[in-house]
Amino acid sequence: MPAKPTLAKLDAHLGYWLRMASNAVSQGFARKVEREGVTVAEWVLLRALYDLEGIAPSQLAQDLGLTRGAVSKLADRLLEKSLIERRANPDDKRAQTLALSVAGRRLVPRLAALADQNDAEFFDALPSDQRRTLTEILRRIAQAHGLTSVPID
Amino acid sequence: MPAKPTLAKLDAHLGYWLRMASNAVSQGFARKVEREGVTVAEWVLLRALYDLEGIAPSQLAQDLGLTRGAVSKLADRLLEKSLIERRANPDDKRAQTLALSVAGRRLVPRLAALADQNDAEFFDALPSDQRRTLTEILRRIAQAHGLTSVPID
DNA sequence: TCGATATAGTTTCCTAGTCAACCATGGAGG
DNA sequence: CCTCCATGGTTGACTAGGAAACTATATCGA
Repeated sequence: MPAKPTLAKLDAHLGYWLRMASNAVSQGFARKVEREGVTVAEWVLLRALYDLEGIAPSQLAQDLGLTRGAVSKLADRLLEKSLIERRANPDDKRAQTLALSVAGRRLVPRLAALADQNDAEFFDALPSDQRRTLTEILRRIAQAHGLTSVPID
Repeated sequence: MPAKPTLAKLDAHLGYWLRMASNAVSQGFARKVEREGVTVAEWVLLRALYDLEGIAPSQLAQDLGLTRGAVSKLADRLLEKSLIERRANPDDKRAQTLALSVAGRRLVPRLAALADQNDAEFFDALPSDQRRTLTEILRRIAQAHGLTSVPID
């Protein structure tokens, strides 16, 4: 039997728990929004577009901390579902601009309600000061890691 | 122009920030461990096996909050890399048991060091009381959401 | 004993996301 | 002009994971 040094426990790593918790919350939300025929990632994009009328995909990627590739594929699917529109830019033939369709605009508030509900389920048990601390910490981490401009503020 | 009710801001949702932060941390860690030829998911499984000598995949799935399918695929890849071994159970021909290979056992401590380092990079800036709060909150969320037995404790 | 059911793992199909290669098109400088 | 490079978007290959169908083995009840 080879030597077996004792290591810092896996669950001592915050990153580990962050991953766990995030998965759990996202999954809970996923189950809720799927009733509206939409995924979590799609919701995030739709929600951003709700406030940012006619934004460029690359800008959206930057704001949401995704790659352009990810946004491109996501947009494809939302287009398929007729929830957004893709418009050409006459000044620059490379560029586009994304915007909600009428159906998309109608859907977002319903999804927002589900988001509220999900947040409540997971976090309402926490004392409000802990909740504030959590928000603060997560924001700082995200911000520190290149999420330059916060999407909606 | 259709009506446009004002919604709770997207970044008001804790789940949103949780997702962001988790992605950022995992990604940072991913870059580190890839130098050792391993992914984050693989690390998690290896680390669990380090303490749980010869465990069944389904048990592992339960402990880590994954599906059996996920573990199955992960195990395939780790087997390919000769970091774990799959042993048959003589009493029950359906069952198996997973364990680290010698190489795997040698690798884990190096990965653990990287995990420590990554955690430090992301969380050392926080005051220690906030760090404790964060841990506590995340654990509670994970626990509340079906992660029955904590893997290593 | 035999059929029904439960359990362990695997496989397939889907979303999600990265990275890197690959078009286009746009804008310089020569 | 034309070339060279930068920029916007897309695509393909890959990891990651869930859900559900499937296979093989176990076990239980009549």
